[in-house]
Amino acid sequence: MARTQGSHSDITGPKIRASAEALFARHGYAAVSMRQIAKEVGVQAGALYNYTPDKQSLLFDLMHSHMDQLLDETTLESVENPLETLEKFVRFHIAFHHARPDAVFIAYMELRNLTPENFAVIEAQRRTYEDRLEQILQAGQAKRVFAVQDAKVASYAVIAMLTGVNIW
Amino acid sequence: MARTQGSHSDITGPKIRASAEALFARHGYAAVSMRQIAKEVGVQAGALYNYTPDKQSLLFDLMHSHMDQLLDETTLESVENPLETLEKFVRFHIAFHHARPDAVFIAYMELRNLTPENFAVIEAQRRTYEDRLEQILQAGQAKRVFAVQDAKVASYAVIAMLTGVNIW
DNA sequence: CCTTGATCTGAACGGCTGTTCAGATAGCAT
DNA sequence: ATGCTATCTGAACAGCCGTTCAGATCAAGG
Repeated sequence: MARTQGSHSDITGPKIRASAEALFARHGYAAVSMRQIAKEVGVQAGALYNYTPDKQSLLFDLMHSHMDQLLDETTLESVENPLETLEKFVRFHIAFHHARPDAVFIAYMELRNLTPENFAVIEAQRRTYEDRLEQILQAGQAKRVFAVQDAKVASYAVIAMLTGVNIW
Repeated sequence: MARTQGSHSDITGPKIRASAEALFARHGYAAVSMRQIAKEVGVQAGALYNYTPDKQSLLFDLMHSHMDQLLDETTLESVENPLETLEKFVRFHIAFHHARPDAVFIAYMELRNLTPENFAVIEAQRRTYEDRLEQILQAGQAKRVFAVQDAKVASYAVIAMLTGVNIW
């Protein structure tokens, strides 16, 4: 029953990503089988390997493209008004994360299931993002707008709160 | 080679719990096999079933006893001095969680791997704990010691920060 | 010293795992 | 109308999974 209507790779590809994302988020990477993903897509397990070399790459691609998107939309111009920039950052963070709960969940729950090489890539992206927040806090500290002792610690606290928001 | 020295149940039992806790924390419940646990204990897989009816019970027992201990040590007398009580609570929380990182990690990462019945038990314990924090904040709100609008939201924020502390 | 019972081994069970691949299918280009 | 090729099926692979259990082992009690 191959090729029942139109070109399939444009449909099946995204379907696989969507199903994998939903299942990984709900049950965890290790607990989800390729056959479960295939079933939700409406395809046999072997067909998945036309779109991903293996299960690990499927996880990595999801996390990698998520982080890419996050970093793309956090273009940081110079911090002239720290308070305003911080508010913009916080609002963006909440909106962005609120819009894709599954991807967010995976991005910080499945780090341990990445191979060391893949982990290093994602971890670097995560650090880049957190550094942007720290830069804002440092700027506010320098301009004496924020009463912050240690910008790094404060950025951790803000990140923790922001992360917590999405758990509610 | 059974019973090579002394009574074993006193030794093997805790060993299994310790190994399972370490492995679950590091690799996740679903990714750890009974054979891996047995190997770390120094025993064959079948022997584990002298101590736990199944893998799920092993996870549940770890989480349940952890929460029991947490609640035991959070005996809440009346809140006469909210600020002092809050500081005590925060200090206790950090110390308690800092002392058992693996158990903490499991307690909030492996909730989805519990059966519905087991989940309900743990979830109730978690709510009990968070309610104690909310009570402190409400008391401080009533006595006008804390400038808090919504005690429930504030308790979430505090919990999120406290949880975040342990990730650093 | 002999029996009892707790403890563990080692093999086996059916079932599920990720992955591969030859062959069937069907839309598209000629 | 015919061939090409992207796409998918269905079966198979070796290996691991959680769990069970008969039989071996050995400390302790009588």
